[in-house]
Amino acid sequence: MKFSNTLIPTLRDIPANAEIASHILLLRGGFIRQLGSGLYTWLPLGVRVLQKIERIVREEINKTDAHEVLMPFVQPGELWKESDRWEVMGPDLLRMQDRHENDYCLSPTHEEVITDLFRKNVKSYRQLPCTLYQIATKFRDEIRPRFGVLRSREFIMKDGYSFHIDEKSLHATYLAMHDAYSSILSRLALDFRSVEAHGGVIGDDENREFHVLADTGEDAIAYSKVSSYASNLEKAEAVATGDVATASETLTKVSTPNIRTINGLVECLDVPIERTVKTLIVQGRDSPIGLVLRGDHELHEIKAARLPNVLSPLTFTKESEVRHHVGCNVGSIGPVQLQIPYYVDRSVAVLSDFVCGANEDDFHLTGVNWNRDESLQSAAIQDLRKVVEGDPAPDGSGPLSIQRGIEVGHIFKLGTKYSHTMNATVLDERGESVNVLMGCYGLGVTRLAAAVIEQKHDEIGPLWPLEIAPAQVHLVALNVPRSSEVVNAANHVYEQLTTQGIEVLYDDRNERPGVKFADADLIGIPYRITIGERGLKENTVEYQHQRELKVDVSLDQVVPTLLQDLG
RNA sequence: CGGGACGUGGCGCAGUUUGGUAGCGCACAUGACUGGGGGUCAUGUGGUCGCCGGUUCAAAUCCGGCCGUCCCGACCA
Repeated sequence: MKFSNTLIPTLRDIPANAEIASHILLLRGGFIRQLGSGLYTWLPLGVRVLQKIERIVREEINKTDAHEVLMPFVQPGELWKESDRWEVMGPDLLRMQDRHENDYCLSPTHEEVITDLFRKNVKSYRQLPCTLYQIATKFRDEIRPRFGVLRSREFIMKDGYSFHIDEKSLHATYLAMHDAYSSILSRLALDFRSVEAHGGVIGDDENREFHVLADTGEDAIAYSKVSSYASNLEKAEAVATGDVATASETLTKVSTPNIRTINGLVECLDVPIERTVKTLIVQGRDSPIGLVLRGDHELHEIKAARLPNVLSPLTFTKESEVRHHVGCNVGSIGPVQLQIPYYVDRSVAVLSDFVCGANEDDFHLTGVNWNRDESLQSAAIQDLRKVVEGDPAPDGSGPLSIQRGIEVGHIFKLGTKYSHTMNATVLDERGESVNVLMGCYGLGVTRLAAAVIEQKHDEIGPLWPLEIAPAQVHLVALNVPRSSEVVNAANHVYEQLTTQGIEVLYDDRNERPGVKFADADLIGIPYRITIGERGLKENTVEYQHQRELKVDVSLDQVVPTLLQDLG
């Protein structure tokens, strides 16, 4: 590929609309251009990166005996009504009508179409298991597209779907996909974690998200450094370790005038925040419900909203109503003799000699102990809080670390969710009609391209891993066309490389060296060969690998050297 | 959708407060010089200032409406 006849519109300035590394560098390096909100054109270099990611995806997915199909992007609304998702999906689903005023939508995912394909064409358990996938364009009318191609509305995704006669078979494919995804992300040289997560609108059975660790990720991931435990923070279980210490203090009611916050309480009574307890009041089905947490912990609203009798979505009770039910202001509530039902976080349940509100304005209790001062039912002990850095991992492997991650993949066991609503059945070995079990497996291709840059870049440009770089080597000819020696040498190297099947971007433009170097940095191809008059006097060229290697190599040795390094 | 910001040649921006005939840098074209990290000089091309309406002798600037884009939140590959 010659630079002079392709389109690589690099940018000197940082585009005004771009904030994060991947967005800035994809724009500046001439990989993408924005068309509209959440809509991007992939330019020649960008397409090469995508194609290479797709090639890796195909290789690894094909190994699982999955087979590639290609389904329509525009889909009949009828199918979506059948699965009930015409309503459930909400405005994310871009709907439209054709000239006959029939409903259609742009596909955000393909469960309906694949299930329809399956039910019309597969009738016997003997044809199972069966896994089909595609690499195709999706459209989700995101509430807020952002970060360039990391959260765009139109994007390319690998989506796979498997069909099974029993759970054992489904589980085998689910594990195979887990392995395949791990292989793909490893080949992309990414630091990633497979994490526990919520299923969202697709299905809430067993599922696993794949996250590329990066500070710009939209999710927080809690993981163990020594085991494979990892969980999306929105799901991560908070556990409490240790037994309850024996009570050593006596229950005392102390005056705490005007103290309404935990920080104020800590200061006023000079107690460690870990020994303080706060009580939040939320709306319940029959009456308000108290949620008792340690002072330094944060309520996990999703967990709380799922508790029996708690209203979802979680709603805090108004202060005036709190006084009506509890008899004091929100800064003095505590579990001891609380007049409404309450739940206690696991970390609070193991506390002894703690401090909490006295359910009376301007008073708190110190030296509080469960069962001596207030009975604690085991059913009331629940996981209510967000995990924090250093919490014990639920698998007992040690402290948790928390990092942000970019969700690039998600695998689910769907069970019969779609086969039931859409009546996808096969005959089993007894001749009875049964709903098939399904799994689905998504992997964001365009998002991966951005995620790679988020993890692999420095101040001056992307550092593409060799397997997905837009080319393997960037050949820079300096001072063309003035120096015929340089032109001849560069042309010769270009031909040699091309003959060897090496992918090369050949900068044959009549540009100043500085321009060529700057562009090469912005493009980020891992190997670079620079040919200039200065080196040619000694019959050498410059050979470079990313930022860590830069040596002079003799002209006739440079191609063999590169071939050797490429393996 | 709630909160915030922005919209002026291809890109990045100034000008808007205080209305008066649209400017800078880069890019682009031509020429000269230069030639290993976005070089210099000269000449030149390119904008109905997001759109519609209003106020005014006069609107990029003031007023109203609309559209678009970005950032923070709820949602997701």
